Amino acid sequence: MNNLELSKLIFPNLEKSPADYEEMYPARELPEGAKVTRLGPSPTGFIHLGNLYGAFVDERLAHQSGGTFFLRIEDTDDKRFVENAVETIITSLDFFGIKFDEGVTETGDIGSYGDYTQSHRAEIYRTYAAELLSKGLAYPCFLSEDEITAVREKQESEKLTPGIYAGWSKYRDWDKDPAIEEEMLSKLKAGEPYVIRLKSQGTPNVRADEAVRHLVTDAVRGELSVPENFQDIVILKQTGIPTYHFAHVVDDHLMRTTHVVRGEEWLPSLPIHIELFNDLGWDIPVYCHTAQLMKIGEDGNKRKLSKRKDPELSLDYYRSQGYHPAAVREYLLTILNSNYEEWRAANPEASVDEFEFTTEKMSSSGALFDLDKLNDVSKGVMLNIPACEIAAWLKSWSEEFAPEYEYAFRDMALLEQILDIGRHDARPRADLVYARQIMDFISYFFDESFEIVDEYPAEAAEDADKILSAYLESYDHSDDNEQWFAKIRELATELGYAAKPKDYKKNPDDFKGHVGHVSTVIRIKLMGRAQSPDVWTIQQIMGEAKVRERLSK
RNA sequence: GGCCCCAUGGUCAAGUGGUUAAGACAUCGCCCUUUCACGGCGGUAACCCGGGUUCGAGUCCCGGUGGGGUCACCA
Repeated sequence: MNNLELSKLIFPNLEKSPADYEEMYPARELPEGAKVTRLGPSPTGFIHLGNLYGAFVDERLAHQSGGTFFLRIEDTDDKRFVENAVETIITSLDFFGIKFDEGVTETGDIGSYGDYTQSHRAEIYRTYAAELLSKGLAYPCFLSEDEITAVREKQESEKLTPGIYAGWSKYRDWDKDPAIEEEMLSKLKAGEPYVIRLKSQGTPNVRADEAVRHLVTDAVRGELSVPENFQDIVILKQTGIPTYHFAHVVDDHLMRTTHVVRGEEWLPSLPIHIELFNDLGWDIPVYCHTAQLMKIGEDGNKRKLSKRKDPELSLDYYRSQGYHPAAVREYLLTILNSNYEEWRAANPEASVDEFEFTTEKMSSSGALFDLDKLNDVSKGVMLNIPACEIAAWLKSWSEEFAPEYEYAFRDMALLEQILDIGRHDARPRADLVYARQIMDFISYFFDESFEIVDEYPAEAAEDADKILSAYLESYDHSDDNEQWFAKIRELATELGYAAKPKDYKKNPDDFKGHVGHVSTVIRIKLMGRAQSPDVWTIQQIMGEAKVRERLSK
C-alpha cells in the first residue's frame, strides 16, 4: 500500500479536492496594503482586558488599511463550550467599539470565506489531512493514552525531549515494516480509535545551536530565528476535529488572513505552524506576536492575566464599575502604541481613525495593567463627552448594573446640570472618572443618598449654629456669585474670622479661623462633606427650597 | 529541566553609537484658591550584572542573572 492508497482508505468519500477549495476561496480583491485580520476566540464567553487589547490590534490593522476584520469561532474543544458565548463575545466587543466586517454574527455568517465556525469545517480539515497523508507527511497513530504516558516517562528518564516523534511511534514507520503495516490496517478495519499525526521532517533532539532554524519576520518583534519542529503533533483528534495548530493553518490560508495577531504564548508553537504551511505549500502570513498584559501576582512578580485568577480584569468588571468604553479603549491604545499618548495630547478631539497605529511601535515586553493610569485617562475622556451623553450613558449603566440609583434619573435635565458643573470653565474640572465614582461624587444632590459624612472644622465647630442661622437669615437665592461670597465674608468677619485665609495665617491669634472654615460649615450642612465644587453653583442647581430645607434641619 | 520571549525611575515608556537619559501616571513640596478639582512651578526617582567591539555603549556582540511563556487528542 502506498501513501495515496492509505489516504483514500482513511478518507474515502471527500466531497472536494484541495484545488476545489482554492477556487472556492480565491485571493481577496483588496486595495494594495490592505490587511486581513481575524479574532478567533474559543466560545467560553469569557473575555478579559488582555483579549480586548489583542482585539484592538486586529481591528486597527484591518480598518486603517482598508482591509477586513472577521470573527471566527474556534470551538474545536467541545469541553470549553459555554451557552450564549458567541453572543456575549460579540456584544462585549461591540460595547468597546470593536466591530467585525465578516464572519460569525448573531444572525448567521457574513462573508464568502466561511463557514466561520471551526466545528462546521470538519470536511475541509479532513481534505487537507488526506492531502498530507497522500504526501507521506502524516500518519494514523493508534497509541493509547497509557502508551503515550509510558513513552514520556522513558524519555524523561533518558533526558530526551518528551513527545511523539521519529522513533517513538511505530505507526509512523508503517511503510518501512510490513508487520506494522498489517497491524495498522487491521486496526483501521476493526475501527479502533486513532489520531492523525503530522509526520514531521525535522531532526529530533539536536542541540539548540545545531538545529535547523527558520528565519521569520514578526511584525512586532522583528527578526526571529526559531528552531525547526520535530514533533509529530496531532492534527486531527480521535473525533476527527482538528487541533488548534491544524485549524489555524488551514483556516488562515483559506480565509486569506494576511496578519495573524496572537499573544506571545504562541511563539513556542510557531515552528509547528511553519512546517504545516510549508508542507501544504502555502505562504506564511505575517505574524504579530503581541506582549501580554500582565498584573502583579501574589508573589510580587509580574504574570500574565488569567481568566481564572483575575475576575476583576474581566470586561464585565469594567462595565459594572461603569468605566466608559471610550476610556477603556483610550487606555488600551495608550499602552498599545507608545506614541499614542503624545499624539492624543496634540489632537485631543481627533478620532482614533486619524492615528496611525503600527505594529512596530508596539512594545515586545508585557505591560503591567495600571489602574491609576486608566483613571487618569478616563478623566480626560469624560471631559470630552457632552453632559447629556454622560447622563444617558449613566442611566443605561444604572439600569443594568445599579438599579438602586434609579432616583438620580427622574430628572435628566437636573442630572445634566449636575454633571456639567465646572466643565466649561477655562480650566475645566476633571473629576468624573467612572459611573460608581460619579454616583458617589454627586450623591449629595439627592435626598435619597445625601448624608453628613464629615465633621465641622475645629476652628468653627463651636460657632456652627450661629453661622448657619445667620447664613440662612441673609440668604438670597438671587444673589450672584460675587454678592453671595461678599456676604459670607461679612458674616465671617462679624463672628471673628479672618475674611482672607492669608490674614489668618499671618496672625493666627487674632482670629478664630478664616472664611474657609466658615464656608466649610455651610458646605457640610448643605452637601454633607467638606469637599465639593463651588457652593454657590450647587445652590443654584439645587434650588432655593432644598437649600433652605437643608439649612434649617 | 529543554526550548522560546523579554529587561531604562514605583508604573507605562522615548531613545536605533556622542543627550545635562525625554514625556505621562503615581508620589512629595510650593503657588493659585472659601474646600475639592483644575492649572502652574519644582523635587525624589532609572539604563540588571560581567566581559568584549569602539576614541566613545542605555544603544552592537558574547556570557550570566532576573522575570515571563511553553512543552496536551486546550486554545
